[in-house]
Amino acid sequence: MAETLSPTVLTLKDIAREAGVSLATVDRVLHNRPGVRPDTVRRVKDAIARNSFQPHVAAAELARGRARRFAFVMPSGSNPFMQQIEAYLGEMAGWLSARRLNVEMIATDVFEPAALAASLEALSGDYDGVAVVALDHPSVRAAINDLVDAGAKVVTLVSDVPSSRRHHYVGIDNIAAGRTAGALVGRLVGQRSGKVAIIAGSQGLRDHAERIFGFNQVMATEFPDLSVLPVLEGRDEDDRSEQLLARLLGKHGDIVGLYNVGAGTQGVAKALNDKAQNAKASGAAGRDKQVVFVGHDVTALTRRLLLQGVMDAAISQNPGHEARAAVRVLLALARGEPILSEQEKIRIDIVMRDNLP
Amino acid sequence: MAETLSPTVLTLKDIAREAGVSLATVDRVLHNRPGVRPDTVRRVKDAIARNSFQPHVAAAELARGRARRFAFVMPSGSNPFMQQIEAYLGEMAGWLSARRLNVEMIATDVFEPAALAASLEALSGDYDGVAVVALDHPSVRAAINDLVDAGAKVVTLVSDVPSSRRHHYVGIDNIAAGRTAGALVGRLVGQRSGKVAIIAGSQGLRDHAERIFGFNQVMATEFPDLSVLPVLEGRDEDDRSEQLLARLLGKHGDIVGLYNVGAGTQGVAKALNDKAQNAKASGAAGRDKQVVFVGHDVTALTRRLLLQGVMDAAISQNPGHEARAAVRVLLALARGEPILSEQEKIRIDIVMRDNLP
DNA sequence: CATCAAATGAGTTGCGTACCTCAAAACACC
DNA sequence: GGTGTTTTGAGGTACGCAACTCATTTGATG
Repeated sequence: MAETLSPTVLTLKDIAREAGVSLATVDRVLHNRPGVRPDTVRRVKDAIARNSFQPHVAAAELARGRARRFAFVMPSGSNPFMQQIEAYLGEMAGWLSARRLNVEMIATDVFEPAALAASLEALSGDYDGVAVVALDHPSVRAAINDLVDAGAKVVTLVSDVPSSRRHHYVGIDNIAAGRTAGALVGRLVGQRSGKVAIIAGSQGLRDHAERIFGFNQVMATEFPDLSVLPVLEGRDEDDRSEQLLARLLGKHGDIVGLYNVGAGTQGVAKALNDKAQNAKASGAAGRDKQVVFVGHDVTALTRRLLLQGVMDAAISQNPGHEARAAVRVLLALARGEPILSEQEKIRIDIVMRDNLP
Repeated sequence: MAETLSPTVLTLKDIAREAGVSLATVDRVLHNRPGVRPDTVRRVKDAIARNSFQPHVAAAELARGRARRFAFVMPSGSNPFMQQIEAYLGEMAGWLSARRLNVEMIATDVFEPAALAASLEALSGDYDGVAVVALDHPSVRAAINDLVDAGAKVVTLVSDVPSSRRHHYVGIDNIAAGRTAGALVGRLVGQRSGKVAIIAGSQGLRDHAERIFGFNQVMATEFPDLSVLPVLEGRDEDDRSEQLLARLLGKHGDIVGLYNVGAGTQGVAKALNDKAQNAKASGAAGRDKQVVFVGHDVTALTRRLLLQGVMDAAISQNPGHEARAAVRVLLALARGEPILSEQEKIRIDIVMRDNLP
């Protein structure tokens, strides 16, 4: 009826006795320090495995003495998503200090490869771990690899650099996110046929490009009645996005769906609202006439738009989860603990009005 | 440019010096032990606050010596959702033992108030924390309160007993979950009008009742073209669910939506498939003729149904997250640490084919 | 002022590990 | 067998706190 999930754990001393060696030797094996004969190493490792020994996290942490330093390298500027990550890290202040973890935020222009690489290089040697919202560029890749070589644990956040030797990526699969957006637009449009617009920050950004790719994939294979218009590039700016979209809506009267890949949501919403006003003025109305609008991220603005019914769904990667996962992964890496991959995996959340967090 | 989120933290000794008292007195204040004048208490607390002192978790954990014991009281039987929770706890085994946490699973008939209450009473005094999938019943409530009085930290899991003095609830808002299901069915049905069926385990279960309530709320206010049929009670059994649903589908030819509130998914899917076969045989076909099917939880079965297109969306509460959150909350409560409420909040996930985890 | 209880100081021990030193032992090589 | 090198043992200290004991001081009360 009762089943225990955690076997009793021995201490270092017990292992030393088991293996017939001294504490010092076990310690050497445990930390891969030199000066132990291969044969002895095996004996010790056997004893460790046999007893499924695990160092007591608390004792280890206490014994090492010094605090750990982590750096979060994030975009400068007023990106609300990044601000949320910062805010959640702030909320963790107590948790962090109780574990003697120092987390520092470093703002830099992540869209400028040279600047980002320089920021990263400057960290070398001073930090136990670095989380970075990275641009995928050769010099950035090199900077990441240098950090790794210097002994730091490196985690990419939100946007990955798969070709680097970073230890972990904390973020979503953007192709799947785009597919999800596509499926939502397609299904919510229903039986209507017509055109679908896409507005992104820039197709040069890896995450945006991947989302568009996934979106088009689903559109092409599953919703043949919908035709996708060429992508508008709004540079994540409100004004520009509004103008581009307004013009497009004017040109094509039969737009039934809209996918906003990045930011600039304020402008997108404005253009959509203006169109709705015109439609109402000219007599057409009702749910059937509305444009299905799917975007990304839950912010104060998108929350309002969802509640008003202007926006139909937001694809979201929980920024709080990302912040905490990045810290936990860095900590686990630094401690040499395994990562709870299931826990640290970032999910693609579909947020509609009724499951707003 | 760089901003530190974690101020340097002092030790107990520093606080004692600051407050002009001895270590022993700080210790007394810190642990609410008697024998300190109110005035002195304030002086010490001021010093603690002034320096934002926090005991080093590792040191505290190490000093207390003994391991902590947690119990998970879960339904007996083969509920896949509960099995997943168990599996995720198993995955955490290393994490748990590195922290000297003992987690025991205790199976009991949670639908039998007396049995559940007895199981809970039996734990009194032996455990530092208890997580329980609870039935809301007076005797269960009393048992929970007794546990709390005995000094254990109690967390309700999945299903809450709000009237008890449990310390925390780890689970979703089931009314909001029902609303979300309603919005999905309504939106995915599109312009069609017709009837919507609901099949639940039992309306006596608190979570099921709440979901149905939320679902009907949305249906009534937002989708007047859809009429909701009386709730079928399938007792979460496959056969019974299939029979009930098959009969209903036969009786009403214009069913366009279906909400499965609990389990019994296998049977529900079978009944739906049979209907689809018949429809195809009689010439009608295409997406328009399909019944929109929304259910709960991502299991091996629902995953398959989503991929096949039989099921359109699953409302899910991440069982892995629930398991880990329950452990973390119990641990934080036992340590007297604050709970990261944002982290431990369970979200209502909408899972469709393209964002399957 | 004496008496007693309450408040406080001072100190000890132990938790399990990391990290260090120094000496002893084992081994390899000529 | 002697030399030099590698491997191992033994032991110590420190980490920051919990939990405890016992002596001492303070304050109130009669």
